[in-house]
Order: sequence, then structure tokens, then C-alpha cells
Amino acid sequence: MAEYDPQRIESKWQRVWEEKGVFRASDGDSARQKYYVLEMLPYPSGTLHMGHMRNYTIGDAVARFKRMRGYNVLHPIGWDAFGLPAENAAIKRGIAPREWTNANIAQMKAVCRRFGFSYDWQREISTCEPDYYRWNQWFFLRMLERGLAYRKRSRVNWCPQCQTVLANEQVIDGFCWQHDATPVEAKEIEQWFLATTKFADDLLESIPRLEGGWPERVLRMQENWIGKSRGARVKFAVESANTTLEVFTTRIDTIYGATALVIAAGHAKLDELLEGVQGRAAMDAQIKSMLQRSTKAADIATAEKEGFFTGRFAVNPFSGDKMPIWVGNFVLAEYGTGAVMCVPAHDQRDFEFAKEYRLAIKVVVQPVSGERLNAERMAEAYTEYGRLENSGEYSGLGSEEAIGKMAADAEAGSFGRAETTYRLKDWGVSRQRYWGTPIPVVHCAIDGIVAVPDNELPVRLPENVTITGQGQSPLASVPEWLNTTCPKCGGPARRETDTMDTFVDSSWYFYRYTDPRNSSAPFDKAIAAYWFPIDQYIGGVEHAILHLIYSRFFCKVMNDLGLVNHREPVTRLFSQGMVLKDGAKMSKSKGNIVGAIDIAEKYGCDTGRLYTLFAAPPEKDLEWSEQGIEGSARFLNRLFRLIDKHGPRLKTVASQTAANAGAATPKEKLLVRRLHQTLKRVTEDFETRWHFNTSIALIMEMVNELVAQEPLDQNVTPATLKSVLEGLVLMLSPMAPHIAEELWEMLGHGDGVYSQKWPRYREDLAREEQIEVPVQVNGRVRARITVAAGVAEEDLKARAMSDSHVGPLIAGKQIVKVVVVPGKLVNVVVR
RNA sequence: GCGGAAGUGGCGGAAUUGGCAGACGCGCCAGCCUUAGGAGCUGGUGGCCGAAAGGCCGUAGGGGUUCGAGUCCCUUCUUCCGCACCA
Repeated sequence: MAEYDPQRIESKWQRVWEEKGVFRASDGDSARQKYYVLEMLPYPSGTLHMGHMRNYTIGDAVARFKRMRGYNVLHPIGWDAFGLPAENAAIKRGIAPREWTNANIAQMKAVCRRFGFSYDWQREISTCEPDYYRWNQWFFLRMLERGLAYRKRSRVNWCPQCQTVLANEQVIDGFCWQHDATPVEAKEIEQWFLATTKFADDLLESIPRLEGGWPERVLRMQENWIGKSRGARVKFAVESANTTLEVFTTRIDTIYGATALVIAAGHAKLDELLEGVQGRAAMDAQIKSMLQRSTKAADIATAEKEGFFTGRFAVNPFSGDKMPIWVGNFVLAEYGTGAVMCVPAHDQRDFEFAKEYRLAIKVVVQPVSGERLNAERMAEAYTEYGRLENSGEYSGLGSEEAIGKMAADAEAGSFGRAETTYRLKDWGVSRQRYWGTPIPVVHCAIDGIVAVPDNELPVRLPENVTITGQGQSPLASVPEWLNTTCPKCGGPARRETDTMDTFVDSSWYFYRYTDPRNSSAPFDKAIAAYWFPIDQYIGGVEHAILHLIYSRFFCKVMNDLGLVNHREPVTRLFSQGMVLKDGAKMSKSKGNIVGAIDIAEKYGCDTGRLYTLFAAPPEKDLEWSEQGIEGSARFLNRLFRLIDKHGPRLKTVASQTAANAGAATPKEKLLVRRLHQTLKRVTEDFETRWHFNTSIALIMEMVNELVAQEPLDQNVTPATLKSVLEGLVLMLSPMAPHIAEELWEMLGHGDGVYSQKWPRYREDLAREEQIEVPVQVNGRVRARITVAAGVAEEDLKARAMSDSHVGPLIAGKQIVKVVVVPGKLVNVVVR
């Protein structure tokens, strides 16, 4: 009698896999179909918790399943090693970012190995290594050459106390994370941008091609993020000034209802407008205060509506109305034209602004049906389309028609035109930080901004830099690094001290896995062409927008560069749910972590894997339960005991199904049928739905059935029993691979599960002979009848009507209809 | 605020195509076994009425479509996630 000892079994089989190199992918293998399955690369925060493990366990189950199905599987892992937390550690604990990061990587790698994930470790990458980030720089230079990388002024969060730029994360309720009495200000500085908006249409138009392979919700979120909106620009003349203000609107049909113009505090023409107006000083103070607030979108959107009248007026080009010009905090300088027409009756934000500042509300669109709107009685804006009124020659038109006609008339009158805008902004990649990829340009007094030549890459990050979290960018304080010569004129120059957003690293890393040690190119085109596109990408829904849009953008740029032959990197995306503890996302900062290593030590990693797959379908959030995992541990113990009990006498027997053996006993038929029914549904779950929780439930039911059929040494031949147990073990193996290997060996096999094929499902062996069919009367179940599986519709109907429970209920009633769903149900409708 | 999801027993969840609501697991209850253990085994477990047979109610709330709705439609509510410098 052996005991299930997960620690012993797990290290034993991990050693075997490692020695035999069974998880190595083979580049360009044309004999097998390739399958590239990838989990999003982790940030090495130091702790791997069960939230991470869920992600990798899903990917690993799929990778192992696909190998059993005969695919050449690429399943790599690496580290997203640059980023803010390493600098925070340096500030708080005086550890060098590289040292901290590498220590974390070593720790996390040990955990990944402890869990036995089937990674091809030979392809491991770490983005903070020069041989990786060198290619970030290379890509940046290619974009610079094509005008896709450029500089412009933009606003950042600034802590006046630290004298440094803050990340959004470091802004807490409008205050600096280090100084909770110091309000964060906004400051405008020159930064590098990548022109993602040049690909806005491309990114949007490819979305239909991702349909089916990507989660619906991710595609909808991306569409909204790109935010294409068709509308119109309209020019308003400013009264007694030789200038105009342009607004962007999607609802030009409501323009007769505009009762003000509202412009952003950061609008370029604001200075000019305020020239010589009364009370200028007070206005400047208000503008300054509006501009100084946090740059977070959510902060801006939820702020109280605030504004002031500039003292100037504009003229509505359609109605000729004179409209006050206001400055408002809800108008964004970066979106559209930085100015809006304020139509309180037909836009909710305008409505609120008008209520606050007592601006006129003028109804110009009436609902096509229902109660007429009355400006005095409105409690909220009417934003639907409708029929125009009080709109001059356009009165009576429907909104849709009016939008087309008014845009065309604006264009004819040279005071506007139809236009499409996007909500998507260019990607700001500059970071005034140390622990990131140096942007490979120099600033020369003579030649301006000059690219570092390819053959001088990588521009290495200097080591031994003191990180204080205060003052200017840390790189500016390293003179021997900062001061260099201009590649063009040879004169003195200064290096760019901004580093890149770490999203750059993660936008193309999956290509590097195909050819991770290449020192002359980011990757070999032919090898990447073999593996790409990624067949299955798996990650958290929190990456639904940024990472995945940036990755798609990079792919399109790489396609234009001729590096890849496709324009979308990922065929199928799976967004797994979060792992929650006490109702909140597991995270180090909240302190609600269930450490992966603790689980492995307490229960073994197979139990940890099984539980994360069993507790919820993978796309849903999972609430961690310490009691729940006990159930998974019990199940594996139970299975181990079952096979330990029967294994010894089956070891030397050749397996054979009952059907192949000829005369089968009812018990054999039952067991074989149960195996094939389970196999059918588990295979389907793996191929299509990925509902591992139901797969495991089915396997549990099968084990329960086997135990219920004890004694299994009676009325079952050892050959049949062995085949049933083998099927069971193979089905479980992608999810709990170590115990599966052990059980496989206990059944007498010298070769590993890792070299086995997925068992073949046979319809004829799965078929039931008898089925139970519920019979309803007026939609309520009144009886259940047992009939032969292939029973004819008429016979089923007759059996149902004559059933002893059903008969009395329908006797003497008028039978309206009888619904027969073959094999499913009978419903007798009576009156 | 904008955008995206999700609401089913005491709990995690199942019901794949509109067809038996609650599979499987946790917890709980009762019993068995025992070298007394947080082990194993057997049975029970949505609510209400009933001795039972059985009946009625029940998938966040309200309304609708249908022979039939957890599933489809309308509407209200609640919770969670993202919002561009966290990764």
C-alpha cells in the first residue's frame, strides 16, 4: 500500500521531463502541425500567487493536450523585467533595480519549475537584458525613420515636493504617494510619442477578422477605445476679433440649440481670446488651477463641472445667434478640437453645465413619438435622434438627414466640413525614469536630435545609479553616460535621458521567443513565419486594451517593415478571470495573496492546478477557498488509492476494451460506456469550450462510478479494467500531469504519459441502450419514462400518454398539442 | 462620467442548441470504522406544506415572447473590471 506523496512524485517526474527534454519546440518541423500557445509574460514582482498560476495552468493544460494531439507545440515563458516597482524598491530599500529584479526572477522561476509547467526553458527571455532591449531601440529607430516616432509637448503629473514626474499609480486621490499633503500638479514637458493614430483605421478594420477567435467583450472594448466617430467641424467667428473657434460635434443637427461655446483650459487660442478682457487676472488663476489638476481620465470625468465666462462671444454660423464663450473643465484639449458647442437640451454634460451656470436651454430636437420636450421641465438632456424644430430651414428634418445636409452646407459655406475623429491617442512612450530601455537618440547643439546608429546599439543603461525618486530623470545625473558625441558631426552631445514605457517591451516579445538568441536581428523571418501567428494567447482581461492594442500596432509596423507576413499577431485570445481572495483581486499591495509555493508545499502542485481549473470556468473570476482546495486534494488521494489497489494485478496485463473482448458483462459494458461518455465530453471541453471545471467534474463522476462498482476484480476482466483506468489517467494528465505520470507507471507502463496520444473516443461504445425521458403536462414534469435509446417519435408519444401518472391528468381534457423532442422530452398541452 | 462584464442553494459552480434547475465540489447533519485523525467509508442536504404519496414556490426585482425561459426581448437595481505613466 503506497501513499500519495505529491512532493516525491512531482520532483521525480519533473526530473524525467527535464532529462528527456520533452517540452522543447522544434523550429520549422514540417512533419507536424505547429501550435503556438502563450501566456502573457509576468512582471517579476517577486511573488507568484495563485492568480498567476491560474493563467499558466490553463496554458499548460492546453499545451499538454495539444502535444497529445500530435502538434509541435511552442510554449515559452519570459520576464517583463523593466518597470516602476524595481525603482520603488531601490528608493525604499536601497537595492539596485537589476539586483532586485534578477533575484525576483530567480525566485519566480523556481516556483514555475516547482509547478512543472511544460515550458521550453531554452527560450526564456528577460526584457531588461541588453540583448533584448537592444531590439526595442532598433524598432524605435525604424519608427523614427518613418516619422512614426516624434516629440511633442504633453502634460504629466508633477509632485512639486519631489520635483519629479509621477506615474498615475503614484497619484492617490490627487496627492503624491510620498507626500499626502502635497497636491499633484500637471506640468507640460516634451515627450516622445509613437503614432498609433496613423493605424487607427487599420486597427479598427481588422477587428472583424478577429471575431470568433477573440472574446467579444475585448473586441467591443477595443472598438470603443479607438472610438471612431463621424461628425463635423464647425467654425464659429469670434465677435469683434479677427479669429475663429472650431468645434467638433457628432450632433451638428442640434446646432440651433447651442447656447454657449465651451473650450478647454489648455486651448491654444485661449490666450489670444482673453487679450484685454475684464478680470483677466482672476481668469488666469482659474485656468492655472484647472490645468494643474491630475491628468487621470477618471479624475477629470468625475470632477464637478466647473467653468467661467470669458467675456467674449461667438457667432453661430447657422443661426447667427450670439453665444457666450466659456472655459470648462470637462472639455479635453487633446480630443477633437478642444472646443465644443454647448447644447444643454441634447447633451447630458452640457445640460449639467448649463444648470450649474444658468445657461439657456433650447430644445431643437423633438422625439418622433411620445411627449413633447419642454425646456423648463426637462430633468435631463434628450440625446436621442428625433425631428428638428426651431432650426431655420432645417426644421422638420429627421436628425439623420439633417446631419448630412448641415455638414454639406457648412462645407459649401466654408465654415465647416464632415470629419472623422478618433478617441485613440498617440502612444506616449517617454518615461522620466531609470529602469527602462534608453531611447536611442542624442541631442546635439548643431544637428538637433540625432539617431544612434544601429551598429552602436544597444545604448546600455549605466549601472550603479542612485535612485532617489526625486528631482530630474536619474539618467541625467550620470555625466559619463549622459555626455557623448554626435554621430553626425562628432561634436559634443547629450544622450536622451527618457526611457521607454515598458509596454514597448511587451509589444513584440512573443516574436523573440521564436529566435531568442539572435544577435543580428530581432528574430529570423523564416522561423517567425513558421510559428506565427500565435494560435492561442492567454491573459487577464485587464490587458484587453492597452497591451493588446500596442501589440497589434507593433505587428502592423513590423509588417510594413517586411519583417513579418501577417498583420495580426494573435489568432485566438483567451481572457481568463481574476483570482479573488476575500472579494478582491489578489495583489501584493492588498496583502491578500495565496502564495503558489505555499500551495505546492501543502498540497502538491497537481492539487493546486486541479483546484484552480475546477473552482470556476476559466473566463470567470475565481474566489479562492482554502476549504475548496481540500476537495481537490481528497479527489487525487481517492484516485491514487483506487489505482494503487488494482494496479499491481493489472501491471502485466495487456489492456483491451470490453467490446473488443467479445462477450462483455453488464458491469464491463457500463464501465466502458462511462469511459467513452466521459471521453467525449472532456475532449469537447478541451477542443472548444475550455470548461476544465466540467471536465474535472466528469472525471470525478467517473471515479465515483468506479468506486461504486467495487469489487472491480469481479465480473470485469483485468484487461478491460486496465483500459478504463488508462483512459481515465490520460484524460486527467493535462491538468494534473505529475500524478498522471505516476499512475501510468503504476499501471505497468515504462514509457511516460508525455509520449502518449490522447485517447480516441468511440461513439458505439458511448451509446446508452435505455434513456429516461421526462413527460410534462402543460409544462410541468409529471412522470419519467424509461425507453429504448432509439425509440420512434410515435412510440415515445404513445408511451408518454399512457403512463400511469399522465393518463389521469389528461383524461377527459381536450388535447391541444403534444410536443415531442426525440430523446429529450414530451410535453402534452391540454385544456 | 465613459466603456466592458456579471448576478442561480449556506458557499464555488452545472445546465454546451429555448427542453428534467441545482451535476461536481465545499460546508453542514446523521451514522459506520478507528492505532482518536483536520484521515477513510455510507446516507441526507433549495424553500414552504405534508406522516407519506405528493403539491406549491424558486435562477437579483418587474414586465413580455413561447407548449416550454436561468437561457430570448424590454426595464429597474446591485456588484466587479478598465480608463492611456502599475504591469
